[in-house]
Amino acid sequence: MRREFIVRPIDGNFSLKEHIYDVLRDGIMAMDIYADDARLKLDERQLSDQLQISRTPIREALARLEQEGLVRVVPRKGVFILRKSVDEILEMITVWAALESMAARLVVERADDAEIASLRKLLASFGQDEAKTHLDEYSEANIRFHRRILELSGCGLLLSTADSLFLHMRAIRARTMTEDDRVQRSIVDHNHIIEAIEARDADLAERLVREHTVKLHDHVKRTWVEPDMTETDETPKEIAL
Amino acid sequence: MRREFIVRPIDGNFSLKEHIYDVLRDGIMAMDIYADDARLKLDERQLSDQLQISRTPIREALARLEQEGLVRVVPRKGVFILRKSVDEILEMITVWAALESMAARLVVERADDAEIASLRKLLASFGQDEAKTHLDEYSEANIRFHRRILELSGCGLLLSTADSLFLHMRAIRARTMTEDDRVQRSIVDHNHIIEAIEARDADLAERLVREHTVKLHDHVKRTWVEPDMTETDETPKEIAL
DNA sequence: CTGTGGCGTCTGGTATACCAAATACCAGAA
DNA sequence: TTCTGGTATTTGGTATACCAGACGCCACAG
Repeated sequence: MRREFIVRPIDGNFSLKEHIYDVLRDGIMAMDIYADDARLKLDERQLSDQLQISRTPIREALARLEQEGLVRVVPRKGVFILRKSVDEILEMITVWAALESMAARLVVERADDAEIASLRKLLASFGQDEAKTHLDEYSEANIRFHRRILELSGCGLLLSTADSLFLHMRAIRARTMTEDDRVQRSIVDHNHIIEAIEARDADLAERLVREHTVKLHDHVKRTWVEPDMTETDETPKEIAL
Repeated sequence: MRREFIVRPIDGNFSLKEHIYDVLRDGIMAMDIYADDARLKLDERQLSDQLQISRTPIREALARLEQEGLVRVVPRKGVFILRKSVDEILEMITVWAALESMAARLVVERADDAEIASLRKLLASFGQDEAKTHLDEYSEANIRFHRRILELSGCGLLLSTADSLFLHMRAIRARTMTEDDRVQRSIVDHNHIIEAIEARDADLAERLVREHTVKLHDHVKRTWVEPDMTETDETPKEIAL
């Protein structure tokens, strides 16, 4: 037993606005905002009633969500959950491609062999057979793979910038048609990317990552279906809290 | 005279928080936050007195500034203007390189000849002779050139993401030693970039942009001088309002 | 001289009240 | 019925009051 009396400092960041922000963000991400009958309007007072706190921290959380592009607050109209247009999504993918291709280059330059090996292990954990059957699980593994590249780049800003994009990307999966062999081809791409990194070929790794993301870009562009806009925002489907 | 009575809709976005945000941001950007005697602490109540408005819109503006990384608000301590560390600046340059090199590629693919010509004109407006004498003016022209590439990419998100980086980049100029021939070499680089774009060589344009930005990265890394941290934040140098 | 504890003050966090614009609704006139 | 105008309601924006933690100061005990 140690002689000193040691306590770890408590986390003083338990502010309401922080908590509310998480709650609202998770709530928005959990609902299918592209569903035709989705309720896209939020109400500050209603939320303050449900959460039993005042409007102030809610407004701060909403302001933050607005800056991240998840909601739009219109004076004297209301707060609305934003649907991304195809064009916006395509732009996000473009920026993502820029970030991750640069990350791949940095990985080649800075990551050690053990880290690169971890990348391969991440991919190997999901074989081709399972991939076809569990699309959702593959999607998560897919994101983890790409995120890992950004992590290994050693550039935190590269990662955090991309993270703010990933936030918006999860919701689009339901809106893009799935093509039979896309998962297969995706896994092949990933293998090629790892091989280029293992070979320490920065130019090739960068190119492969970029081209891989461009494929997603074109795929979304090709198969995106616009949500039905006939219904507005008055249907009683609540955001899950 | 037209028969109808027509008025243009007034801009209803004149909210205080928006205005305060601009004021505070400009104020922060205008001061040399790396000066040894810079006052880095802000006070909500003091600001509300000076600006003759309540704390609420000020808090919203500060919250937004915090998310953009310009200030840090510490509960029960105060609001502090953030100094960027070298590492953070280097990461910003890295992300910038990623964004602009992708932009250069898109310019080659999507911009028409007239737009590319406008890019060259932008550069030509600043000859080499003047460049050496007016460093500040060149820096602005320099930023305009790079920003124009992002504009011509046609990807708004690429531009806006980079803009949030440029915000932080202006302040570092005073902290990096100037080297005699850096401006000269920079202009040469820019010429090469334009030539590659004019030749519609996407790979080359991307590489040149990236390498150009990497030069800045290395230059900052080499010549950055840490500010004197002996003084804290109690010296009476006010943020300009 | 030392350090301990009380206490006033400063500061951001939260709650609450009020405002003005947008909107919905309804009654009365044509 | 249809149009008009007033009015109640909704909603985000702003102002203000109060809270509790952090901090500095100082008297007082050891």
